[in-house]
Amino acid sequence: MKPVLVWFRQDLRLSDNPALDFAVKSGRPVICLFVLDDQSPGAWKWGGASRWWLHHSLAALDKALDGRLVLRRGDAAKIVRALVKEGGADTLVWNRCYEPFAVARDKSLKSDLSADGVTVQTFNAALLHEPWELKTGGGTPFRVFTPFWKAMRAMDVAKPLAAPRKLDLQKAKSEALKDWKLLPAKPDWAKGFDWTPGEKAAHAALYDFLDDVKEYGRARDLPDRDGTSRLSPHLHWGEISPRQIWQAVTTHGHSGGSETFLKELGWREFCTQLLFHNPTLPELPLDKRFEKFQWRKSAKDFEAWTKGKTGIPIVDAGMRQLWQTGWMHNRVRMIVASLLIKHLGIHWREGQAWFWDTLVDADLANNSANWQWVAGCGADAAPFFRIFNPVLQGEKFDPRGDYVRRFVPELKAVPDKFIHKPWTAPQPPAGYPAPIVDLAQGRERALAAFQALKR
DNA sequence: TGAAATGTTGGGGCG
DNA sequence: ACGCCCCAACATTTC
Repeated sequence: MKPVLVWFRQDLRLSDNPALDFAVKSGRPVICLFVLDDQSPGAWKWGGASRWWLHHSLAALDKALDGRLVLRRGDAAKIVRALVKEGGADTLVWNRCYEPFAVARDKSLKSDLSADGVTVQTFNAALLHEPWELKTGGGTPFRVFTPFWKAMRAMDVAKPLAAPRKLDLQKAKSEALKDWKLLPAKPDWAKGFDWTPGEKAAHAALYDFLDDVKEYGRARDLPDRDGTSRLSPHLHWGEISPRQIWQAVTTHGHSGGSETFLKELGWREFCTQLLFHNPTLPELPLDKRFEKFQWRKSAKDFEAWTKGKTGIPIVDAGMRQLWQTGWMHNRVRMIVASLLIKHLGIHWREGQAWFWDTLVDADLANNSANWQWVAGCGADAAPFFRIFNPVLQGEKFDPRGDYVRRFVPELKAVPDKFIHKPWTAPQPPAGYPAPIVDLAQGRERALAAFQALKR
């Protein structure tokens, strides 16, 4: 019996995995493959934090597959074709990716292999609805979230598939995961990461979150609280599917919190379809006027931002949380992004690149769509003049300064009253920098630059 | 999923 | 009792 080759990509799970399910139900032996591809043209090479996650997630998947996951490195299309031959497979299946370079790669691989007489089948494992499914009345893709969400909310969501009960796995030569050197060595900047990658941990995170989902509407905005789901990296690597999350949340009982959370899954789908329909989203502003925007170049300011040494407490806390844990609370992501783009006038792509490298949940669609959203040049974006004041944001969402003190120990002794603006304290804390930008001046400079653009 | 500037209103202190 | 001013509190406009 000829085996079926399952090419794993961003679907590192056994349950609700339609490609794997199809292969198993064929009743034939299955070869499971993952390819580390750092060379396909146009591909965004995984960042450091993503690699850390990928290492552990592959280890978990391999364990679930009784150590029979086949690992190969190189040009993905070439390797897949080679393994089809080598394993004697006449059928190849995978779950679809939606990044433009992946779509192009997969499309040509499918047509090549089909021409060779190999059956190729692809499935949807990553989304509630395909990016081409939801259209406006005019038949075009949505560019505004609210009507998109209304249309999406009205759709039925498919029920998730169970994990295969029995796997008949065929072996093939595999590289050793440790040889891929996906983990940082010296220095080991990931030692503070508090994450457990893998399918099991993803479901544990979901069930933890279900206890709190009622409070999500309020709690998700408070960075010191554990009010968010923390599912994003699991979702990115497909250790859990949005269908599974959707079903769990909708059957868990209705509340305002669950509706707000489902809407976040909606934003994820919105971003994915934006990138799918706008392949240049990671590089070019959707709003063409911004192509002429005069961005400031300042390696010094950018470095202060990345290191969490801007002298603005909520920003520094966020940037240090990112560096230490590979993740940043979403409210704080908006604040740090706003400071970089607006007050410092630095190009959103620089911030995007930093997030791409340091976030464990780095996702091309979400990352680029949301940076453009903050910059005001994206689809349905925040207007450029909507500028966050990090002092007010801090006072509003971290009123006691607990979040700030957790990540910026220099500020431990600063009284609550000054915790978000220590430069105004009678005794400014030693060892903590003065703000690298005057917030009022930064705001004015940003507004002036925006005015110049409109002219 | 803003913030600041500007405008309006109404209660209270006070001559 | 009345007008005047001050200034919160809230609303609206502007960036």
